[in-house]
Amino acid sequence: MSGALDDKVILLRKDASAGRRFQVDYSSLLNPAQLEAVMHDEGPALVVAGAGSGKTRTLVYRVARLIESGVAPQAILMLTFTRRAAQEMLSRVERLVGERSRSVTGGTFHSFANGVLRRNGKAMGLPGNFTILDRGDMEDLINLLRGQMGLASRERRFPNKSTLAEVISMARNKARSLEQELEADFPHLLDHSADIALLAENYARYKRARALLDYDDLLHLLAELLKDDPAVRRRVSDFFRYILVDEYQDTNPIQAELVSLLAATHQNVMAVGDDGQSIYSFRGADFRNILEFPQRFRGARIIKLEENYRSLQGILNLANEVLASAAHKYSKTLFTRRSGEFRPLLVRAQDEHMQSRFVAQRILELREEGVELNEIAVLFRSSFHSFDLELELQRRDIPFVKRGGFKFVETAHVKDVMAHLRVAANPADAVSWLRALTLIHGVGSRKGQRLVEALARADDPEQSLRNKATEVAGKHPTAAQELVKLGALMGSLRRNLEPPANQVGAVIDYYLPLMRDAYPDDYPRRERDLEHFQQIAQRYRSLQAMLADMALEPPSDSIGGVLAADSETECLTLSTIHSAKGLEWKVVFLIWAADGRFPPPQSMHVDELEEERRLTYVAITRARDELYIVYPIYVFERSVGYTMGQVSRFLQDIDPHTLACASLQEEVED
DNA sequence: CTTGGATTCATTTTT
DNA sequence: TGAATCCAAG
Repeated sequence: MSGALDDKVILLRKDASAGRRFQVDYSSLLNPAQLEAVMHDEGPALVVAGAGSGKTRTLVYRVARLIESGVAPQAILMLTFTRRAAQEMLSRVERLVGERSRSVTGGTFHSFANGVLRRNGKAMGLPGNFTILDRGDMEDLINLLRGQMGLASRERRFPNKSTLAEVISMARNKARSLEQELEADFPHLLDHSADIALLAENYARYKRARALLDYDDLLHLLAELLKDDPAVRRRVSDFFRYILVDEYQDTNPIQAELVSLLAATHQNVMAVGDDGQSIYSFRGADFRNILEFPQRFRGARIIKLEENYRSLQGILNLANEVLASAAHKYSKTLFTRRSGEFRPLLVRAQDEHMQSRFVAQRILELREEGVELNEIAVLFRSSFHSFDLELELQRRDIPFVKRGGFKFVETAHVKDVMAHLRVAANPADAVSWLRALTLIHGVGSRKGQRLVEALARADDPEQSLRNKATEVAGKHPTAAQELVKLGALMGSLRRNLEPPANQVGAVIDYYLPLMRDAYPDDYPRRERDLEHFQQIAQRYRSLQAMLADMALEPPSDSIGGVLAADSETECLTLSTIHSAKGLEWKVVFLIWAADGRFPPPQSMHVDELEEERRLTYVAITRARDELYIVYPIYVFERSVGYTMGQVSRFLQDIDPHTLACASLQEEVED
């Protein structure tokens, strides 16, 4: 300001103009490793990013940088774990470079596959109105076929639908034959292998005939399309010149193959991941994908992000120690420059209820200290672990949302409504027809199945239903009436002029009386869910898009809690560790850190234990400032009664300098 | 054939 | 505790 008379020399930097090439000053906003990733141009790259190391930030800046460098936004494809993650990234990119970024394509592998197949599936005989089967639908269909094939009533018990779905799906996700899959993971079912193979064949044929795709089909058919049709492959690959894959450690072999196919013409793949956070092997994910990335993509550049911007060192020390004994290859040690002291606290409670009371009490204290509820989360291994806590929170009027676990689209009444909508969108969808029909009193599985056969062939479902109604009118007048009503509903839905919310409304009007009949005890609660469903429907302009989303990206709120998920009310978060992936909070509680709950009894084998260890690591690294780990000593087991519980094996021998211990005591009145 | 009651069963994580 | 399966009555 002053000193105008000083004869001061101002240095002109050599690179001034080069530095101004970008609006965003990347070099001052990023650390060297992040900058390297952001400035990486062509060719494959693997970013190994520890928890909280600014992974998302790096991806966001790289997308911004590409756009600023003149890459067309629509040439960028971001494959992330959830569509929410993709959207969050895009909105952050938008803040940097403006709305150009909106035409970036992003989503899960499944939703991306859905889009490509809807547009390009015709060539391989796949109609554009195919229906996506979620796991429940898959099981229903398998069960139907299992019954038809006479496998259900055998002397030797044939595996149930969920086991069968598991075997069939796993084999496909891991790109193995059924036989190999059975040998590897289900040796006790090998006796049934011929029948299972037959069932799997029937299942595949049935789906093909009715334009039904399960989750695995989405990926497989896309891979098939890209492999078998060089023209499509070239077109798609040329179109998406830059591919970014988030959470690469959680991809399965098919997804890794898809990435290769998509990058066929240019090899411009940046994969980001953390082998220490691979927690989805039960879904076929294989963390060897990330270890083998350099072999799959020759000449891949490897960049490691080790500096942590999230957690206090005390929390990182515990995370490092938990992971230290894991067998993983890209070893890294998290460190931070954040100042502040905190030592994670291990709290021993007498029983589950004391655990809940401690958590609730500490949360209230935190609120007194000025910590918002939004900044606090309670994590647990399995969804049901929070039941007791939920009651305690309700009692104390602490609002919360629960993520993970049983979702509201999985409830019977929502599925019922969806079945009607799906039939309207794809009349060949026999699974949904059957569901809708058997809701009618007087129509069971037999009549239903016969009707379904007729309906799948008929051009005019309304007419067929009316015919059937006159047929049964003598014996079942009420059933006949219902069939006519259902026909009328279908007629109006298929004329398809209404926005989805109205169509949902029409189905609900038809369905409510049936539901009241079926659930006399708790139909009011279910009615509220359906209202919520109708609200969700208002976000969509096409029924097709809504139905695809319900299978691929269902609304994340679980049932039971407050349904106002998007409302502004401040809320505590309860979440499974899996659903907490990629998120962070100021204060984190981990409950049920007891051996036998975490890790659960069915995950006591070596490989699974490794994954449970990584899961512990993920849980710990969600916390920024404070971390409380709680476990009860007396655990009630249905079969044995109360037993003595021990702290989770992953936390057993931790140095007390890293993890402080405390136990709870009742206040004594004097 | 359908339905509803009785009995048995096994209880993780999710696109 | 709730869901899946079995069984017998209508």
